[in-house]
Amino acid sequence: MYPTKEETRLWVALNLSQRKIYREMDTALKTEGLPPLRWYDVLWELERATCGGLRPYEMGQKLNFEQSNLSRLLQRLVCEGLVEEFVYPDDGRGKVLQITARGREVRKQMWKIYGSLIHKHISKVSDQDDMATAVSALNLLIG
Amino acid sequence: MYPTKEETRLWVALNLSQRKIYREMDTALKTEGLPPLRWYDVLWELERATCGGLRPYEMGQKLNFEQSNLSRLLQRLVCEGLVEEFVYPDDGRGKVLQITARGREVRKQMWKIYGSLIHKHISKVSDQDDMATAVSALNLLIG
DNA sequence: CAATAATAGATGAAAATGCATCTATATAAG
DNA sequence: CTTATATAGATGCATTTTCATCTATTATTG
Repeated sequence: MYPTKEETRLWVALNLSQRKIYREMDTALKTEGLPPLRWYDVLWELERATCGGLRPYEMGQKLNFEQSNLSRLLQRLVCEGLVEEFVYPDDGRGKVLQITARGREVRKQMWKIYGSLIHKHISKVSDQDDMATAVSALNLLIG
Repeated sequence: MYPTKEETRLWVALNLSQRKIYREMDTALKTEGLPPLRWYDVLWELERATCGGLRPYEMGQKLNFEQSNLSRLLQRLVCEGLVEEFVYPDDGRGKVLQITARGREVRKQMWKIYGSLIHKHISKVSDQDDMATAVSALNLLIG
């Protein structure tokens, strides 16, 4: 029923480290006049998506987005010309998203900051075995 | 400059796992008519704090809170009678926070849900050595 | 086929968050 | 001592997030 001390320690560390790093990243992006970090995930998913693009609900599942939140975020992305929406012929309720050339460009700009901050923080875990262990431990939690 | 693949994998897993679990916890608390998870951290810090209580800015540092955000969160906690504010004699700018009896009670209620969800998720990392490794890896990131 | 339930997505209203700025007190420097 | 600077905390305003609900379409079931 209740967690062990060590389980709690892992959760607390997970929570604090994520929040701390995320906040710093988000602030850095804003300082550089770039969009918030949340946008990156969307752009990156779309850039990776195979030809056909992605449906909003798929994106939501992948990224753990609140539906209404994602809906409005997409409006902003479309508004900025970073993403385009297309009708999805096979399902009249839905639509398909694709990243634009400008979207790719912005994502690349963001990566300069984002990527370097990932390295700055995560490289503190210098032992490669520990890194691999941590990765697989955390991946168990996502499942 | 840029992160290695493995560094990126760790950050992505950290991010996704935290978000997913946190959201589920927060939703569960609301469903039970309890306050949001963010309140828990504040109450717990105050409950652990030695006799004198805690200053808001100390809390902010510990929990990585935006100052204005914490300020308003404290207003809500005081308003609900979970936290009390006292003048801090040694510094006319500041104040000291203390948890109330009701605050302790609410924290305990929240722990029933929160604790069981920590266990539910984190126990997926069943290997104790991996757990310990993950904890110390993540703690490197907080420092 | 008709009726019911489920799903994709949008939206109004309320709450939370972040940013910039403001006040008041404390500390440092001339 | 006086002025400049830093810190604790509050607050107005804009943006973001959530919650509940709504519409439209698809899937299911009798």
